[in-house]
Amino acid sequence: MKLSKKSDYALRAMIYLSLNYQKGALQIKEISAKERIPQKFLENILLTLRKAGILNSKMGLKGGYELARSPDLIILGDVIRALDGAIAPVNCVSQISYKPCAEEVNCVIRDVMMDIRNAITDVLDTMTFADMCKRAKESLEKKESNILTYSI
Amino acid sequence: MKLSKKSDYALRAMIYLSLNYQKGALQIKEISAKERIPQKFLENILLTLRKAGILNSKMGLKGGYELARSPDLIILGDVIRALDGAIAPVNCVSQISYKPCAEEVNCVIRDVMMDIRNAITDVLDTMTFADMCKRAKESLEKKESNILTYSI
DNA sequence: TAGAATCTCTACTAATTCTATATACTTTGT
DNA sequence: ACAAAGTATATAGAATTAGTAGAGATTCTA
Repeated sequence: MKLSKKSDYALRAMIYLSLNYQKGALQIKEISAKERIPQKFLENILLTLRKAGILNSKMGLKGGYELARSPDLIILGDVIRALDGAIAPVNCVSQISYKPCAEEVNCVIRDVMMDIRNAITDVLDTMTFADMCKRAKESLEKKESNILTYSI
Repeated sequence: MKLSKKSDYALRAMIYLSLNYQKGALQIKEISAKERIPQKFLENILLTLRKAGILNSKMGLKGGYELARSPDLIILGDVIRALDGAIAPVNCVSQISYKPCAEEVNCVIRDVMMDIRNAITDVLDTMTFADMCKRAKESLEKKESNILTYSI
């Protein structure tokens, strides 16, 4: 039930891009440095996100990546599906890579896995990157006020 | 976010053992044949479940495995944790294999992953094998009544 | 218009994890 | 005694994941 490194990096990069949405295209180099993601690996990840229609890119000098639409219109589920494929714990309950299971008709495990899939997508498909930005800023403020408190 | 084959087999074996709880110890051979699980693989799985205190075993001739306690006292989460370890999508939100993440203090991904972990464990840690048996029987009845309907 | 900076594409390698099997050992019933 | 069961550990093979390499295409700017 693990989140892949790829998706983890992708989420971080997406949050970074969302926080800087107004600044236009950012370069891979910058994102990779700030988020400490191996650059070559990140290149592949961002390319995948572009092909999925989540990012736009500009080639050449002064090129870079930016969100294809505003952060409140991109959900976490889109990103994870683009990179890792199905979110469902088993294919027999997957929307995007459905394959019937051996037991087919009366498989009780299927029911439970369906519940789990729905619980996960409830989170990932309602949470937008705008929400993530909001949380990030709140958490940063909280941190700063703590520092202030401690330094008194 | 995938359920491993190991856990899948384990759940099936556990359901089989739960459905036959009153019959005493069952042999690996029987479970493996009925659930179509490679026997040697199943041996390892059941051994792990025994070490986790979920199953009891009897060695020697007429030996076998049985539930260590009644099916309504065993939750799915126990079984999956015994075989696959942490259920959490990332270690920084795991109960059993917690490791702080790099970003530590204000990591927003952590919050989301915590939500997901909780959503998953809500399902896995409330569902018992008694529940699974009930569902299995219901689904079987439904199937039989369908067969009846179709044969009319 | 040359050239540097940037994204694109494909292939490849290395590391890890998952799935399954092998083999020798221990215990128990008859 | 011996056959039938579980125990224990190691290992092999396959699949997936993580990361790297390198040549190519595009664009800005001097």
